[in-house]
Amino acid sequence: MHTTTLHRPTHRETLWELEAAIERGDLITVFGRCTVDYDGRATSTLGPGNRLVILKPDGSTLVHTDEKRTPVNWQPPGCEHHASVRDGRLRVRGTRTTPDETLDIHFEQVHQFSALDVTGGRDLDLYGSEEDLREHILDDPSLVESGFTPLETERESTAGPMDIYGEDAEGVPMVVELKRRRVGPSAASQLQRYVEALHREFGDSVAVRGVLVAPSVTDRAADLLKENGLEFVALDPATGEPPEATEASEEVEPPEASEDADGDEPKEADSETDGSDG
Amino acid sequence: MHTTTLHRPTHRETLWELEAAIERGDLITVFGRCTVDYDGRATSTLGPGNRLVILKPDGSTLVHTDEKRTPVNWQPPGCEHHASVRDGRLRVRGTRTTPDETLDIHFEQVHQFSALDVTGGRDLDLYGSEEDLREHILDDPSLVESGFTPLETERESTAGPMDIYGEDAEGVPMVVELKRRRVGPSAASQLQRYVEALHREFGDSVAVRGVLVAPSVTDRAADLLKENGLEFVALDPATGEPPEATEASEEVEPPEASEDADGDEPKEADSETDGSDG
DNA sequence: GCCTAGGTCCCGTCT
DNA sequence: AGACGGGGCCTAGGC
Repeated sequence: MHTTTLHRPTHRETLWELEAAIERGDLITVFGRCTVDYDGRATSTLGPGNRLVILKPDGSTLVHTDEKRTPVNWQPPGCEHHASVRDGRLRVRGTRTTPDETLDIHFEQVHQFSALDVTGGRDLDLYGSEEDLREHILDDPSLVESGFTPLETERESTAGPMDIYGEDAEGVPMVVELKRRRVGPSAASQLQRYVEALHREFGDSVAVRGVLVAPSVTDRAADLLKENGLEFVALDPATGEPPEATEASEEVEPPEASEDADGDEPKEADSETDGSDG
Repeated sequence: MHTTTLHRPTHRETLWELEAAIERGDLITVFGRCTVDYDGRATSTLGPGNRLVILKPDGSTLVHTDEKRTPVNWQPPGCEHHASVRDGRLRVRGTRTTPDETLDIHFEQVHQFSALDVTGGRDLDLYGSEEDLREHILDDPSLVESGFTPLETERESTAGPMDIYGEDAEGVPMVVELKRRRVGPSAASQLQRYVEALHREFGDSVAVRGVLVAPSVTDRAADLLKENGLEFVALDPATGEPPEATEASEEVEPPEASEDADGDEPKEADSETDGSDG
């Protein structure tokens, strides 16, 4: 474990250690007064100020001010770092291709330079993702609806891959779109695209159900679902159960008919598509 | 301009300077061997390793490994930082509400601690955004189509605000959706939602046109546009002109009835600062 | 390489 | 506060 630190170094000193640290594969931090120029997918300039610059050995570059989680300027992994001294200023340049992008940081003064041997596990164990929600449902498909049978995940369609494809107790095809958090209009449209794709695939005479599974839904998204004859089931991604203390599940479709009231009532999945494609 | 730096400090020393730095409103960096536990919208754990931790005075918290632009763990602005020493480990905790979230960082050893007086401009001057594209079009509506008349931006509808609302040469209502980059299916759906909202507003007997303006469009999005009778116009957000060397504008709708008036466009833009050298 | 969609997305803006 | 959409989004997984 090594760390190299310079306090108020000259640009020449910084340049020397910078190149050595890049060579070693260290993570570098530079605290100093600088300006930043970016040119690529967009263009930006940032006036002088004291900022923390981070150069990672994978080419990532971050320029942080005293605010926000998001760096004020950056470069994603894969860029090449180059440093030089010109006109009395230290220039750190990060360039990459696809797309062509350049980030130039000009230091008027470096207050502190550090090279850090950042090592160890990078993969975190995360729980509560959409994938966890999917696994809950595949473990117990009745979470979506009694009689639901998943047939395929990531099933391809002309509109893209659908999260879960299956059929209900009557054998009607179902598309299930999963979201780990409260959903807005875009999720309703996404589900609608998949349903339309299946309609084109199977023909309009075949009924297709679309079900959005998420912890909750906004009013506008609920309206959108209703307009398109889509359904909603409230489930929490972490527990796989309905979220606590909300009647959100009633917003679009009261689920019930789970286990007690068997399924004698006809499920009438044919009341959809009231002219949305026209 | 002050910077406080400790090398291989004891946890007690770190704790002392940490609290002083938080009090001062400094940006703090801690490099050390740590584990990280997150609980909030999701849950995660990260095993031991040497990482760079950043605590910003606005409450932002970042845990960086040697890879990626995105921190492996984080807390957005607004969280409260608390440090303590327990069981021989330094614990830095960040908590926030709405939603309730906690990030715990346990340091087994701190290799370096720094408190930095990060100051100066935070607002960058950025060019090439969707807003710039909108201004290009409002300056010269014929960029969309000869005879196009913008009437309102951010016009409200039941589906949300549309980027530009206006009418064509024949007085037919038009919704224009702008994107600064190549668009996929979601942008086509978004435009479709706005068009449907206007159909509900005006009645189905009134024709409504939907136009997507972006530098380019994916095949699938182009299909979606076609299915829904929507149109596409290729424009670059930075220049306001059609992107170079593509016939993307033909992908969906060949722009008929507008080509006669554009013979005298000023071809500027030689002023690109090509600072690339060797 | 492009496309598609998820994300503890973050973030601004407006209701 | 919640909602909605933009972002130089980033990142992962297919093809």
